[in-house]
Amino acid sequence: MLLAENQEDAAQDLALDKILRAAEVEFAEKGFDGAGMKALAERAGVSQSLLHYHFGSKDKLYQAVIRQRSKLINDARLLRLRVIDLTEPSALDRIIEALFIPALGPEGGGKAYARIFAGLIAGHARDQALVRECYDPTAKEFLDAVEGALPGANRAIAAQIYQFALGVLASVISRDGRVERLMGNEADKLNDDALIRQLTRFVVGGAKAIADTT
Amino acid sequence: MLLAENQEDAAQDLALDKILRAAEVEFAEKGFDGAGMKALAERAGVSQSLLHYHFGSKDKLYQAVIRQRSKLINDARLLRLRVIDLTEPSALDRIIEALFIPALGPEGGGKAYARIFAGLIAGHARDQALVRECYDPTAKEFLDAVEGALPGANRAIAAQIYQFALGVLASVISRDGRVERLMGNEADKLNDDALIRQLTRFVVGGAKAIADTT
DNA sequence: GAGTATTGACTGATCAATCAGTCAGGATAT
DNA sequence: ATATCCTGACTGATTGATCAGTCAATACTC
Repeated sequence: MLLAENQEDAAQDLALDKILRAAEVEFAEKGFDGAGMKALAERAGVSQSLLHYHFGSKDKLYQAVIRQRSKLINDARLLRLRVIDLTEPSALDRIIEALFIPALGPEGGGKAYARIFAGLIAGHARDQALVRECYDPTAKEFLDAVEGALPGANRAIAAQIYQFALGVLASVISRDGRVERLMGNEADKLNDDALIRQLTRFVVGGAKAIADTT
Repeated sequence: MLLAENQEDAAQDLALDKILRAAEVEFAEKGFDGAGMKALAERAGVSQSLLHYHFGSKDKLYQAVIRQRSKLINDARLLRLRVIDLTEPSALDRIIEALFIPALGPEGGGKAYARIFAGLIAGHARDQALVRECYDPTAKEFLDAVEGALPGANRAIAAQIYQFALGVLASVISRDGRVERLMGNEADKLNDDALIRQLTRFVVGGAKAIADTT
């Protein structure tokens, strides 16, 4: 615990981490109810009992996955957010980027956690308290920033923009080729950077449209 | 089945409709895996066997719920979409309204189906084929409309806008007071009409921002 | 430093509960 | 009397969770 706290790449061979990694994938693919402790244990290469030994219950394991990942994402978000000069013209663009990039980058855990995140947006009753705990504090900082960077935005509008932005993010995260399918032949033209640029442009454009005419 | 096809308000006393209504609520609250056939039958006030008698399996029942509701929504959407004059300046606004209003109005089935819809956006493997069947044809008409109404939009951009719009819609649909919580004291100011207006303004603003600079 | 107690990590066997689904037969209307 | 609607009783499989107990390593005692 003293050194080597590199949680991501350097694969900790501790069983506890193997479980967390496997759980993230399993919950992402099947959802909370769809995921099975047996299948999860097999994926992690440990006995099913060990899951309960370390985490107590399925619920607690689920919460542990989300707490860990959301911390990584939020830290990266705040790191980007807090260096933004709110007076410069492109401040809003940088705020939105600070919201999106960590979720889509390596801190976001790739497709795996992305699915879970998209599920959280759907807002089932089970997740409500957890979302409140893990995401609300960071969200409030973003609201402050949006309020400061966007002329004509009060707290209510900032909150709306924030939620809209998360919805757009979720829609992108959980795409399984639907965009490409609907686009037809001109697919594959958007890599991750271009996608983030397009995402940001969309949200910023929408945000300004809301703030202008109210 | 011959007359009285008013599926919504005039409560059909047929068991089949009671099941469909109960299933919509149950699937919305618990998700597909979380919902149980026994609980579902109790909610509908019929025996569990009747579910299998009418629908064969849990999967088929789930599909029936989505097929019925998506048909209502899509019909209402196309009804609005097809009367839009794509040459008038506010065409894009009306297209987006045609996408949103049916999903949030009475045809949309209220909160119940809304949750299911938000879940579909999350895009789990199970739902992929069903989404393709129920929503893709209507989606393509919307893509055509967006492409026609928004100068500078090709098929790829139209598809992006469409998916972003669905994400924004999902984020609004499944909110359980999070916006109000983040807003602070100035809550309750947005009723449904105002929400739709804000939604539309946001998406149209974002769409134009994307189409402009590409 | 040999022997012993204690702890933490881990597993196999097993639990009651719940799951979706089946089936024979009752009810009812035509 | 035939077909449709509907139910209660039931089944095998799977669920999350519990428990007794193994094993290795550390700490403590004399």
